Amino acid sequence: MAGKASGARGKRPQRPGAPRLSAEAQSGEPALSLERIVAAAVELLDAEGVDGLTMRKLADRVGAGAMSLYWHVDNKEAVFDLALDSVLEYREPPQAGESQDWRGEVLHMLEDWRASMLRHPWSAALLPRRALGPNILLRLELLGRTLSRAGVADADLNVALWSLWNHVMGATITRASFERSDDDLAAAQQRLTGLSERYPTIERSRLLLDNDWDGTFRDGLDFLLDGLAPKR
Amino acid sequence: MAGKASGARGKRPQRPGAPRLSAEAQSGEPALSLERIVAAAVELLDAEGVDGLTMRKLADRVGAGAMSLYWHVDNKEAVFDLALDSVLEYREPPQAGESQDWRGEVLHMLEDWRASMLRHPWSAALLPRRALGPNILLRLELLGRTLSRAGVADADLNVALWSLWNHVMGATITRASFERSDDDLAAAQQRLTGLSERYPTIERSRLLLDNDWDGTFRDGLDFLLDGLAPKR
DNA sequence: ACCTGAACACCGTTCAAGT
DNA sequence: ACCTGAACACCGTTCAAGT
Repeated sequence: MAGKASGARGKRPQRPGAPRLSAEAQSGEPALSLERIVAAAVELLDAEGVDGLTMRKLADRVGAGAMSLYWHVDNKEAVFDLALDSVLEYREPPQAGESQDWRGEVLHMLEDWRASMLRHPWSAALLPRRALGPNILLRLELLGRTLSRAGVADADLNVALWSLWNHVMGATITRASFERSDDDLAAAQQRLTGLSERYPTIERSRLLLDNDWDGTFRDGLDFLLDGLAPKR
Repeated sequence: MAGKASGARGKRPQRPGAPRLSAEAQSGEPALSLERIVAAAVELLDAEGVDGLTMRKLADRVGAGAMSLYWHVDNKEAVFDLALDSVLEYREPPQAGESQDWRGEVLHMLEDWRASMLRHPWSAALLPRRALGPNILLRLELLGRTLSRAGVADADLNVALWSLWNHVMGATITRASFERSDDDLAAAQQRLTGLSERYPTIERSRLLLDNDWDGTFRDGLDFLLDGLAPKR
């Protein structure tokens, strides 16, 4: 029911000897391509959410016949995989790895990560169902390198990476689920407020009612980094 | 597209004056009820996963005509909400709140939480799309009380609760997505291993390859609690 | 090599109707 | 009050066929 890494270009065969003039070279319109499909899928997901992505609507948006997608893509699952990973692409800043402010670097990486996902709220809902794509793995790799340079022992790297990843995931998912629409947010707050007699501590903590998500995310991260920092 | 708190008993009207003999009182078979529907939904989700839950299959399993569910339940979203919250029920241990081992209490609560979700792997995939049900809120409330008794200031309670919640969510989701089936797990590990040249740090950390999920979860929690513990 | 429409086996949900 | 089947407007995907 899940798992395959790429899932893309299922039957894409080896290129022919000479790539001779394609439709793309003749008209301005680029031919149907995996890239265009993925880009359109992201647009569609941004506009209509996870349930709004339909193979037929996607084909429509890309100006192709309903079933043309299946030559480029195995199935709908693959579309989700590709859209998710494409949204998590990471461009490493040029001076990375040179400063000795490892904590600042980690903070930057994780905030960029979180921002990428919040820009596409459907990504949080999708992630738990999909495999780790190459862009996610790259982010983890770079994060691990920074921690390693900061002096985290190899034996602690697993826990460290995993805890930070969990923090980003959890924070993004929680926020995304409170942000689907203003109506929902208002309703949720209303609900939480109304429940104060039954949940006095939650009420007192103003859990999720203060809207300073960024601050809370960063504060939690600070706690984690305090614990993770190599003891000297 | 989401958000309503209960979503249940949409049109359940006020009870009639006298509950007179129902089918349930006459035969041994209990009549169709919200409870039976939710229980069957959990069974179905356990057996076939999120995509396996179909209103028709659910009705079948409960021995009812295909469309009878809609009298008890608003729609399929409500079924998901109810199934998710029912799986997260928490029975507080009797001596709770009396020991002064707050750290042990927090650990117990969070491990129980995580275990409940891992027992029903679909719950992790579902959670980011659903609202906070009463059982989740209760768990957060009890967690908050314990932290409060331990000396965490009200001003820090929000970050503390949220960070711990994020840790449980993230850890559960990551693990569930690696556990869907043994095939997938093997495939994922195969993939990670094969990628060692491109991701040397990940390889070195043996990220997600060591199968000591419980230990890693607990270690990460320890880091967090170290940071969260009231400074004295 | 690439794209297509018709067709199949499903969905969730509405509605008028039964008891 | 509670349950039902027929019907509607969709789905994802296969397949034989086009160029």
